[in-house]
Amino acid sequence: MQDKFLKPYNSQETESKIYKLWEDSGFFNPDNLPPRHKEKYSIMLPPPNVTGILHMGHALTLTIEDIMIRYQRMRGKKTLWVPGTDHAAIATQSRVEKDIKKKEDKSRYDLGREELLKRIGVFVKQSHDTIISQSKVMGASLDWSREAFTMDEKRNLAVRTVFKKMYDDGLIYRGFRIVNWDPKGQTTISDEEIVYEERPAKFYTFKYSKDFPISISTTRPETKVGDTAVAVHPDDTRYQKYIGKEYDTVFCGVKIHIKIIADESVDKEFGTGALGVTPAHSMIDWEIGEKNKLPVVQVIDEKARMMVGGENIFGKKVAEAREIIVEWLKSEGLLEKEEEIKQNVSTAERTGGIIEPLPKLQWFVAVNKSFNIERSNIKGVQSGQETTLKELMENAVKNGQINVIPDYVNKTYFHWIHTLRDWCISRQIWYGHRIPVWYKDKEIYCGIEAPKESGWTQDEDTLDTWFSSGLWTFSTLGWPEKTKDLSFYHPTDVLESGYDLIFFWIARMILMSTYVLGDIPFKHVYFHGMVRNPKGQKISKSLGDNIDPVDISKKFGTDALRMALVIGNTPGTDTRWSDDKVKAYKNFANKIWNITRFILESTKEEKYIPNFDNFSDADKKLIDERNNFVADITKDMEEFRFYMAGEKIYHYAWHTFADIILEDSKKVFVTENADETSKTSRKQFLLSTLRTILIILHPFMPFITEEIWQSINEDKSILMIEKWPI
RNA sequence: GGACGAUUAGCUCAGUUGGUUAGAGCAUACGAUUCACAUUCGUAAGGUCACUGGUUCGAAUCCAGUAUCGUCCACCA
Repeated sequence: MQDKFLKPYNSQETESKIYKLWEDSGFFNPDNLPPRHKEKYSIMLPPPNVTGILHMGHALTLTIEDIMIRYQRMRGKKTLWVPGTDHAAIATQSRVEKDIKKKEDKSRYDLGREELLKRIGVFVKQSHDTIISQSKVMGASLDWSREAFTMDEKRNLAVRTVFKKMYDDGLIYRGFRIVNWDPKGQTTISDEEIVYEERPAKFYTFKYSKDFPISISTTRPETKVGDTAVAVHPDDTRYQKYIGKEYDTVFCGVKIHIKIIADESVDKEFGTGALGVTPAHSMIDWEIGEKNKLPVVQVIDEKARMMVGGENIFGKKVAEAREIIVEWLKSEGLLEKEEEIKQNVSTAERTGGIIEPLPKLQWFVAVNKSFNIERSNIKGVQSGQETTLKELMENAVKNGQINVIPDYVNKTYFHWIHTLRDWCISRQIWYGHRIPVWYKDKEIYCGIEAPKESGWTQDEDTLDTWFSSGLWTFSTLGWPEKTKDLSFYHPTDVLESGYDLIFFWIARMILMSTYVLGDIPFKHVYFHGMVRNPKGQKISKSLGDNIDPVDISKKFGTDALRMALVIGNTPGTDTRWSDDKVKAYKNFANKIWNITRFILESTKEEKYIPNFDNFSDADKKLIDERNNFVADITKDMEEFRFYMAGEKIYHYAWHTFADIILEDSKKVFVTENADETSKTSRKQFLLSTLRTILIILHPFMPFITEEIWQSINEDKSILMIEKWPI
């Protein structure tokens, strides 16, 4: 027996050494696996944003996926797990901009496009390296030889190719429409990037002028200088006589022309039952305006300042203009009511800026537009059939081709698809994939490469970061090239992530894969719960309760950390972080260590005999129990119940094997009248059961199990690719 | 406003889809132990499975309703 077993298990000394052993073996790369690994099994790691360091959520993803991969590898699958990072356009750029603002008091416009991108490049490199080393600490058996980045050359080619294809199919269009404008980040954002904050607000009721017949209500009087209509419900008897009439009036010094229109969407009961329509600055008003062909008058600019009116309001920020206009309403005697209400304010997820809806010329993906799909493996959609992106997204899940765990989440998914609007994909930031469109006079050219002749200027905008993330399952495998990897490993087997990414990412991957390849991107979606702080709150930078997985690993060992993350974490349900839990699993690691020590001490010269069959009746019974136990664990693993398998292994190893069987063995070994046959039988049973425990525990606690395996086996076998029992 | 989820031991959570006496970890109490264990082992205490009704031979589990908490979506202007 080696001396190290005389001391408690030391994770720090072990882990980096073992990780190196695995890396050197080459078995992270499926190409190097022995011939018994035939059937493919693939997972694409959700690429972490290159905005900083990994947190517990990433640690959890790495753990669960590593468990899946290690299990399948031991079962004989040819396992591919691809790592990568996401350029996270807005998140990364705003992060770097903030740093520069703080340190040098300069804006991106002071630096210019080229210089800013250079600075971002440096930041991204650092962030990337940190992320990689953290992932290795977690024990992740990722194939580093296939690492990808959402903005490297291959992925950029994939992005341009898809853009062109969608453009040619008429699914990407450029349109003048109302968009979510973030005045702080100076860019548009998608509907999904909005977060709502509840704030108190005032709800004002007033008339535009003394001679105007109808009162209206709003929380934003400053936008009313851009009104072009008042809408009432067609059945509203109070206002029917005005429908169709037009009025010229002056509102706070600004001439406005108002048409009274009838629209079903107006709620008779709300406010005065009459709605001042501002097509340029409200999503709903824009839609009413489109239906009724109303003129669009923009009164607020990109910096959220007033762009009309006299000195009193011109150039003022919207909040200031609001107060000034309310004062004006009061002084004119036009204000009829002022109520305190709660309002949901839309803010930009990344910058916190208050969203200003603005009409702008932008690029969109049309989700409801029909096109002919060339080739389809999607159930319910035939090759050559006319379909829409929405239909593809719906069918892939509806017909069970993609299995969602937990299954109730697909209700949320369908609901989201149902309300989905065209996706605004152009961003006015500099870090990201440049839109592959060029302009020359009134001509437009969309291509994978720039046009050869001179005189063309490329579109200034970049793409929503999720456009490239949406291609992740196949862009990582080399698409648009027809690679062997692509045909062998796609569709992938599992997509595992937090449920917060369902719309941003999961849905977009389904959209892209079904559209581009006519195939699903993955067979199963596994949503883990979010890791929360001990009080059950979301862990956030603002609370300052970030926990670095690397610190925990140093203190308790990665194996303990992994167990603490997985056990008790059921799909879709959040879990609370607690150091006590990790401590308990650190003790468990030590227990496994001591079990080994005891067995080595009590078997001594007895060597493990692989196909030993001269077991005593008592041991035969224990073997039956053990086999049942392993079968049970295997079933749990197959059915994605890792949280349960982990706990059962813990329980079997500690409270059945150690507490009962090892205690009982002491009697067997000590009793003088016990015959040699039953002693040998018991020794062989202990040696083989230790091996079994190491194997099935390996996906969960890879380091300590491999370390022990290396110590008890004289052949140079590696536990990571050992055969799973059964 | 809509959808979804949760409610089980002091705390954090399981309960594999209807089947004996409802489980684990941590915490608690008592005892043992230097004989593998920077301890560990044993024993105990602790539950009206949110509430009300229903289906069933049988319900923590299925159905209907109520309450509380949480998440997501919509955004009433």
